[in-house]
Amino acid sequence: MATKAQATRERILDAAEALFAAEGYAAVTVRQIMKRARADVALAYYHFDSKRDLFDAVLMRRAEHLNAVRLEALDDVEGRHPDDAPTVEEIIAAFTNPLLDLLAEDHEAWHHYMALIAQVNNSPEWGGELMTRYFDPLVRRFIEALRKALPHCDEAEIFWSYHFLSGALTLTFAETGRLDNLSDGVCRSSDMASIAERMPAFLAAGFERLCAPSTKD
Amino acid sequence: MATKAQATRERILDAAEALFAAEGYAAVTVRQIMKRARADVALAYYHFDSKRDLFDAVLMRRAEHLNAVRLEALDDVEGRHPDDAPTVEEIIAAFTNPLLDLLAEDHEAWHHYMALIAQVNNSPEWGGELMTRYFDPLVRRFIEALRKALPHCDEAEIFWSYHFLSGALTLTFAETGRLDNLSDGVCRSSDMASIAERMPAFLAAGFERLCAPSTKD
DNA sequence: AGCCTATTTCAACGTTGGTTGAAAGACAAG
DNA sequence: CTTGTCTTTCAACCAACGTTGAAATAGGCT
Repeated sequence: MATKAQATRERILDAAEALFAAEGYAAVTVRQIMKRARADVALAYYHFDSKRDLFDAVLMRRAEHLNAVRLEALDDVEGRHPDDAPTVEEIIAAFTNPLLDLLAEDHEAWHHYMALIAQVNNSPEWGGELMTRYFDPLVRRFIEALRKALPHCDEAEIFWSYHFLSGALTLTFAETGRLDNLSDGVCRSSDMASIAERMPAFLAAGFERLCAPSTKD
Repeated sequence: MATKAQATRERILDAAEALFAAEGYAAVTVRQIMKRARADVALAYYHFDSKRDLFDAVLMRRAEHLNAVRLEALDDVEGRHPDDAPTVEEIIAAFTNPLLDLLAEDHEAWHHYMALIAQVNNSPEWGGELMTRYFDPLVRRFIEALRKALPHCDEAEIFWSYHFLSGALTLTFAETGRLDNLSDGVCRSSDMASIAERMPAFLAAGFERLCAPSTKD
């Protein structure tokens, strides 16, 4: 019965996730985390080896699940196209929809997680290494699907396009409040339906223009 | 001749900018900054009132210049279209080209600055407030230009599209190394010519698709 | 020269950071 | 009940944090 201790472990992860997402790794104190988790400070070092390891565990926990559901969505959309390739927009939707579903199920948890991912992705210190470690296999699979949907496209165009996608996606799901301020309430960062309607279309148009330029056949 | 002290002040700002950009506000120590600036710790509190004020000064210093050159570029492109409106791609290029020019002039400085901006923009704690404080007037002007170029477009589509642009742009100029890792060297984050060729086109396509959907007139 | 202000140095303050060792409690197995 | 293992608490260490006051220096002005 590892249940009781397992629950503590999860409470620590939840608290750490929320605080890291809100203020960033360095700004958050182990003592803050354990206060929020309603547990003794030393327990952090019993369940995890260090603050840094706790951070990695927070990242890992949901990355596995997210990668799994995204992979499933991608397989799904490819399964629906046995002969031809799916459209770019369908592929991108297979990347974003699983996330939108998770946010609909448990907004609090996944919102914190995505806010954290946005900070990691945009950090020079961590962006290169951590994002690669946790998301590379799925992203490569995703890029391969895009390559099939855009057979005349250079490698470089796909990678650059994916990079633009990655920036747009991470900022959007971070829900920083910037959009809300800028639009004076016309748009709300937390409005997932608006994202679902717009983001895949916006990004697909970018891919298609970059990969079918007038200077190429 | 305030030159000598002014030079110290600038060295502090440079050091702070580089370190904040690399590791984030909270991870950086005033002592680290002053060591890099080759000055005594206490000088930080003579030239600035607190660590937080120093951070604000770092952000402010280049924001003013960047806003100025971007405004000039926007005026320029609008001046070249006395009757019709500029294209969306031209407007976006007026937003990105000044930055590319500054990076070409002094890559080190502006690279650090943009890496810092990327972190701020993606932080829930700061993203809403600080980005608004430093960049709102210009961004609103820029959005107004886009509105003219897309007269049939809803407000919401423009704000969402700008938000996607903002995410793509900040991640791209942050040069985190993610793209380099992912593409196995096919693309380099530091390749500004590649950005100039691709980013405005990619983003303009997104705006145009979102703002001219088949479901509207 | 001496004076005045702007700048820089030095040494320290109190607090809080991550982390740890040893002891206490919980609880199943024998 | 006793033993042993997993979990939790308690108290503390020491290094490093942001910040400050007072003393030293520098450099133009009279």
